Amino acid sequence: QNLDQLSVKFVARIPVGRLRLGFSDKTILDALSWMQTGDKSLKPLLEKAYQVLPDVGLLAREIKENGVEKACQGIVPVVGIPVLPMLSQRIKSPSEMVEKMGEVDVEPKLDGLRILIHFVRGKFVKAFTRNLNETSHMFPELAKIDKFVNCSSAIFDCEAVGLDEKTKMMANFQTTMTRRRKHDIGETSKKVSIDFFIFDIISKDGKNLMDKNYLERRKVLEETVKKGGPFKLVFHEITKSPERINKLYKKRISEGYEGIMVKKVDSGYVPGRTGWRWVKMKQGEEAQGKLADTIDVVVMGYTQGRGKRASFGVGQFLVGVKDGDKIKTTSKIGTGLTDEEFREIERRLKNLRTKDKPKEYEVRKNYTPDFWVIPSLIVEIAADEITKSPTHTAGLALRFPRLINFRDDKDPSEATTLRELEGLFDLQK
DNA sequence: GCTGATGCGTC
DNA sequence: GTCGGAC
DNA sequence: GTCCGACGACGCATCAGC
Repeated sequence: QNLDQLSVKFVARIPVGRLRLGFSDKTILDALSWMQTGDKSLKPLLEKAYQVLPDVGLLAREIKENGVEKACQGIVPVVGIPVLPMLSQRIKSPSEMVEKMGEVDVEPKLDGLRILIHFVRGKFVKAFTRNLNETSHMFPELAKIDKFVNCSSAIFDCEAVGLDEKTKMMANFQTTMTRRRKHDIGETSKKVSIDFFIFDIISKDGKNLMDKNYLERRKVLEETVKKGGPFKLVFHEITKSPERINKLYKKRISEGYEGIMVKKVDSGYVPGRTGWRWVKMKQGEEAQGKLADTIDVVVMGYTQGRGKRASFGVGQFLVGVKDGDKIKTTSKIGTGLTDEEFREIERRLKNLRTKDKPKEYEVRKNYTPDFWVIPSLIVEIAADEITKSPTHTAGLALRFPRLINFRDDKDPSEATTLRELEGLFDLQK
């Protein structure tokens, strides 16, 4: 009752979990700099501290009390306290990579869980995800790390990937995810064991390695990790040739990897996503991804939209493939449209609305949209991969689906069929 | 004690 | 994870 | 170029309802 109108709006959003302020931690860092100097000049200093101590509340208090310089001085990674991971950006072509990064190291991109391992001999091993959540309980394998590393303490960066019991191959993402659990870890870890593919080291024996360049860190890694256990070094190749990068990319894709990671050789470990130090290549113009083709699907219904989508009247829409007389769901589409395209699709869909679910639709309950539409609009959809789906009635779903185009030239009888989708699924293996 | 719906966190 | 928009 | 918040599938955990 004591709050003004604007405050009421934001306070009410807190328990709902949709604060939607338009700024986040990074902007707070800007603000902390402004607070002291009236510009962004202290941002680099603040950012460096934040990467190792990613808590704007703690930082702000320190800064308010002691000023930026003093508060940020000497903040280095501490084993046991999670550090923000270094993330990758995206570049379309290998030639642009070399232009931006010079000499690079090329690694396969593994489809697993990003894990930072914090180890202190005789004391603890902990695992943190890229969002700084502790997930040590997921990995009983970590207990034996002391036998496989030459150090008294370290922070390793790696990708944790399951090993399929039957095929002895790297498990797909869905299978690896079965290890993300609290209960029955012992049982599950027998079925799906985990390998840790290490590609970086941030701290060793009390020494901060974040400012060392990538090749130096890689050298330390090679001296630190012993062969034979579940801890493996990701293989890599140094090059400055765009042709070589492209070749490696195609090779890794054909071997079943997600793509490649390309890393600037003379760069420190800089958490976050900026600066063109790490770049990923999943599927570009140069070569084909797992799902090379797009598919044409029938729009079956749509939802109202929240936040910035609320004014469009569409937030996401349900799409399906043809199976004989039936239309079965395979995905919801919520990205790939410009604001204008959202307005456009709303104009069209509202004319196709129907009160009841059309008879030919087979839709599981939890996919019921706010509004049903009669089968009429066809859209072209891209995705990274087709997965077996326990929830979509087509039995197959799209991983990272996005809209490519409206297909006004097509009508529902020309949509992709379930049979065709199953064909594409088989092609992936 | 079971089941479907919802929440949370990974990609 | 993907994507588009604001700056 | 960077930052932000719309939205995706899916596996496990938890909870409401029976």
